[in-house]
Amino acid sequence: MVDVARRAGTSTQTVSRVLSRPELVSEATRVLVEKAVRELNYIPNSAARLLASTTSRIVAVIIPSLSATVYAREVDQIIRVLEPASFSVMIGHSDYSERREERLIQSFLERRPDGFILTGTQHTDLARELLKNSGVPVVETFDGDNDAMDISVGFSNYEAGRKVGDLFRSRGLTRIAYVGGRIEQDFRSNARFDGLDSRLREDGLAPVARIQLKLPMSARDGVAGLDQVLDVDPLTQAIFFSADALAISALLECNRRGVRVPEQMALCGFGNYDLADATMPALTTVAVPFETIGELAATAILDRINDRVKEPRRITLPLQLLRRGSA
Amino acid sequence: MVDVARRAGTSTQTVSRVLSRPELVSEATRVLVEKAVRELNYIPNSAARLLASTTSRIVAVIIPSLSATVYAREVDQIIRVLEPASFSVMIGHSDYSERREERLIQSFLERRPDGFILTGTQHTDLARELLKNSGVPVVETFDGDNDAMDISVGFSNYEAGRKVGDLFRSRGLTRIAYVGGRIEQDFRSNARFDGLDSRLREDGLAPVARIQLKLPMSARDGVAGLDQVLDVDPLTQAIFFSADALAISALLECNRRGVRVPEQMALCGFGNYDLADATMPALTTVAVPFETIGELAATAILDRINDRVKEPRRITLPLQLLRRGSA
DNA sequence: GCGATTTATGATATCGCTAACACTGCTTTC
DNA sequence: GAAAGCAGTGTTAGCGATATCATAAATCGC
Repeated sequence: MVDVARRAGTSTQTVSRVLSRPELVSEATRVLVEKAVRELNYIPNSAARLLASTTSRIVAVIIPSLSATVYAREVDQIIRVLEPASFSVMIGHSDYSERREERLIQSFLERRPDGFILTGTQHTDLARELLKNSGVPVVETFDGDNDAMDISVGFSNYEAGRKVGDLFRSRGLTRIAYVGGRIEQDFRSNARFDGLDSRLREDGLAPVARIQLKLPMSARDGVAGLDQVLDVDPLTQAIFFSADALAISALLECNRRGVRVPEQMALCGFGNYDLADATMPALTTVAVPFETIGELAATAILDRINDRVKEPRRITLPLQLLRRGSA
Repeated sequence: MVDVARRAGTSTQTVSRVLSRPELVSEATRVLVEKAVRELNYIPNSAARLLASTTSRIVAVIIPSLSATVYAREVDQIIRVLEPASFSVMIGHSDYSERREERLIQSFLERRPDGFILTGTQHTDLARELLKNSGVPVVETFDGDNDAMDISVGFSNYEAGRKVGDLFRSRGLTRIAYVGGRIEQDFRSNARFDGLDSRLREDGLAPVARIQLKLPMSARDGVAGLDQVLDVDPLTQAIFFSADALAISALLECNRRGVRVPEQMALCGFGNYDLADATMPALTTVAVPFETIGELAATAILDRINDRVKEPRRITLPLQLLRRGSA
C-alpha cells in the first residue's frame, strides 16, 4: 500500500479510502490511485484490514455434510447471496455431531467471522456460550420446530410428518412405517417421525416400524430400509422415507420385484429431488425449499450485519406435499 | 494474549509458543498457560497471526457450482482432508465462466490463501498471472488431458469418450449421439465428445447428433436431450450422456414410452451416481473417482505447503467403464 | 468579504500476533 | 574446572492495514 501511495503521490490513508470508501475521495486522486493499483498489481491484505477494522467479511457455515444434496444446494444459494456483497464463505462439516460442531465453531471463531449459519437448533452448551460471548450474528436453519438463539430460517419437520400421515390416512391405510436416520443423530428426521406418529395416534394407530439408518445415507440404503420394514411387518402398506434418494431406490426396487406402487405399497419421500418426478409412478414427496432457506439465511445475516434488523426473527417456510403417483 | 500471559505469569511469546509449538515449552508453564487460556476463554486472532507469520491456513477452492453432485462430493473430501490439518476451506462458484473464476481468484488472493484448488485447466491469462505472481501452490482438477500450471489431479475425459465409443462399437451400433453441456462452457464435456468422435471416426463413422444443453443442467434436461436427439435422427441407436442424472431420467422416460433399453436405445451415463444401479436396466456408466480427486488434490496442496514435494506433478486417475444393462 | 462549514487529505497510533535475537541457568565435555 | 552447548524464557520490532484526529483548501451564507 505504501508503494501504491508513493506511485500515486498520495498517502496510504488516501489509498485505503479509494479502496473501501471511494466516495470520500476526489475524482482526480481516485483515478490516480486506481491507476497505481492496476500498474502495481496491488492486492490488499485482508488480514491487516481485519486487524485494523475488526470486520472480516467472512461468514462461517456449518452443515452436516456437503454430500447430502439438500445442504449442498443450500450452501450454493448462500454463496450466491454473500459473494456479491463481498463476503467469503467458510464451510465446515458437523457430520451430524454436536461435538464436532462445537469444535468447528471454536476454530472458526479464530477467523472472527461476521456471521454464522448453522444447521438445526441443537448445540452443545459450550457452543452456545462461545457464540453468545463472541457477539457474532447467528442464523439457524432447517428447524422451525424449536426455539432458535436469534434468527431462524426453516420449516416444520413435525408438520411434514403430519402432512404425510394425513395423506396415508386419507387413503385408509393403517400399516404405516417410517425410515430415517439414527435417532441420536438426525434430530430433524426425528421431528418428522413425531409428526407422523402423532397423526396416526389421532386415529388410534401407531407406526408399524421405525427403521434407523446410519448416517450418512446412500441411495442403496433405501432398499435396505424397505427390506427391514418388511422384516418387521410384511403386511406394511405405506412407507415414509426421510429422503427422496431412499424412496426412489425403494420405488425402483418395488418395480423390479413386481410390487405394485401404490396399490400394494405406497411410498412417500422427502425433499423433492431432481429425479423424484422421473420415476414411474412419479414419487409423492414433500417439497422442501432448501434453496430458499439458503437465500433467506444469507440475507438475514447481511441484514443483521448491516443493522437493518435488530430483533430476533423466526422465518418458517411453508411445505408442499406433492401428491404424485406413488402414494 | 496479554491477559493470558499476565494470568499465567509469563510473556506473550510463551503463550504464543504454547499455542503453536508447545514442544518448545516446559510442561509446567504449558499447563499454566493452558489453564489461563481456558479460564479466560481466550480465542486467538488468526488475522494477527497471519499478519505476523504470513501463513493463513486457508485453502481456496473454486468449482463451477456446488449444485452439481460431482463437485459437492469433491469439496466434501477436500474439507475432510484439510480440516484435520487445521486449514479452513473457502469456496467460490465459477458458474463455468473463466471471467468469474478470474474475479474470484483476485478476491480470494486478498485473504492470502496457502493454496488454490481449481477446476479444469482453462483460465484467463490474468488469472494465471495473478496466481504465478502470488506464488501460491495451485492444484488443477478434473482435467487430465491438458497441461497444468503446476500440479494436476484428474482423469482423461478424452479417454472416457473413447471407452464409451468402444463399447457402442463392440455392439455394432452405428447411429450414436452425444448429449452434453454448451461447447463454450463445458470444456471437459467437449473432451468426452472428442474422444467419442475420434473413436467413431476410426470406423468411418461420425456422431449422428451432438446436443448442447445450457448449464447448469437438471435431471429433467435428460428427457429434453433425448427428444432433441430423436428430432435430429429418429433412428438413433445409442446416446452417451455427459452426466448420470441426464441418462437416468432419459432411461426412465424410455421405460415410460415403451422404448426398450438397450435393444432399441442403448444409454450410457457418466459419473456413476448413487442411483445409477437402481434403475431397470441398471445404467451403464463411467465411474469417475471424484471423491478420490478431492482427497488427492487436498493432499497434494498439503505436500506442497509443507515442502514435501517440490516438482510439478500430474496425477491421472484411471476410469472404469461399468457395463451394466443399459448398454 | 469574513467567519463558519464542508470537503479532501495527511500524520500518527494502534490492531494482536510472531520472528529473531538475547539472555539465564544448567548440563556436558574433555 | 573452563568452554561449549542447550533448554527455556523474555525483549523488541515489525506484519499491512484503518480509526482518529488534525490540517489545508474550497465553498457557503449573509
